[in-house]
Amino acid sequence: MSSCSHEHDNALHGVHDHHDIKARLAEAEILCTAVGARLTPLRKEVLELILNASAPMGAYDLLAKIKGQADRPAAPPTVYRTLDFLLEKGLIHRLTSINAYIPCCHPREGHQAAFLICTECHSVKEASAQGLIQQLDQLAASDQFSAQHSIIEISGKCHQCSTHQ
Amino acid sequence: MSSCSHEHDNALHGVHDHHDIKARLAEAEILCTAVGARLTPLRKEVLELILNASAPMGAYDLLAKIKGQADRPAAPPTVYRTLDFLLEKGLIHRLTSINAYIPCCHPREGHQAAFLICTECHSVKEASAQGLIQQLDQLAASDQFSAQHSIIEISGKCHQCSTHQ
DNA sequence: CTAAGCATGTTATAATATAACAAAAGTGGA
DNA sequence: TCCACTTTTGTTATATTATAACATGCTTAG
Repeated sequence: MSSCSHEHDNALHGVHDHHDIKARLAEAEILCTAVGARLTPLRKEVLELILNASAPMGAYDLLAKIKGQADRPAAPPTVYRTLDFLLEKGLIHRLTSINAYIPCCHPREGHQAAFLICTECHSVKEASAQGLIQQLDQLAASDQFSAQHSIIEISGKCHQCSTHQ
Repeated sequence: MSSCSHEHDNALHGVHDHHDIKARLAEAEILCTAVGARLTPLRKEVLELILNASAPMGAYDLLAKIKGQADRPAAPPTVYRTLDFLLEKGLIHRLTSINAYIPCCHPREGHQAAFLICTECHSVKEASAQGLIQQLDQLAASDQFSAQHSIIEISGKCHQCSTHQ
């Protein structure tokens, strides 16, 4: 069901590979059905916008797109509620450091990942980062802290942007 | 100069230990002088508010306090500029996930850390987390990514709050 | 003393997010 | 089918977080 089949502990994935968006949408449908959730037209539309983007999208970017393309009324709550749903189902991630949203490379509920965010070209790579998650768990455990959600975001310049000056 | 002297790779520190705030302020003075920066009355006042707090403070919390206690005019830029200064000098940290600010346990420019944030009592612990930082560097390096700033924040329940239900 | 740079004051507004309630659409049982 | 119930979406208003732009005042080196 995953959009790639090779080994990928700590493997990095560009989140905006556009090679098979239909498949990713179909995958989302199946995942929703499996957990008894409804991927309504609105939700699908927003997910599609996020998948088709080439950079993280802000809530108000999405709002503008929805208003522009659909004959649907839309206000901030429209977007935020939909994002909440997609986040909850693990279909997208929120980049806290830039208040923006990206597709998840390996959708499943509760999935956590680390992100490399290029401040220049705004490309984002997602790392499963098992080792990191493990260290985090260990850190939390050392304080008997019961972790609910972790954020790992690295900002900097991607290879392209740092070499092409 | 540090507020504690023992070994602490990965050691956890409650960021709001109030045991010696005067010393921490003095330390800040020295650090600023060392880098040719001025810890002006306003900056000192804000740092002191953050040190004296018992939980992360938002920009507007600080604004209210400043207005309430000082005979100083204050508007949002007053606070945000001051926070920028303190962040830059490594005297405080920003918790991106909750838009709030806490003192740094081991002030020095460029310092990065991981945080355990209790969603119940709002206590925060800071971990130097050398192992984590190393793994992050490694992750970035594996993609020839040139990292500038990293965020590691874990939300959950601290030991107290999870046992006292 | 004064020019330059740094720090702060001030007004306005941008950007992000949520509260609260109303309407409509889907769902399951009588 | 029809009704009660739940979920989803619409709508209006407002809260929260952050910055732009320019004016004024303070500090310090020469």
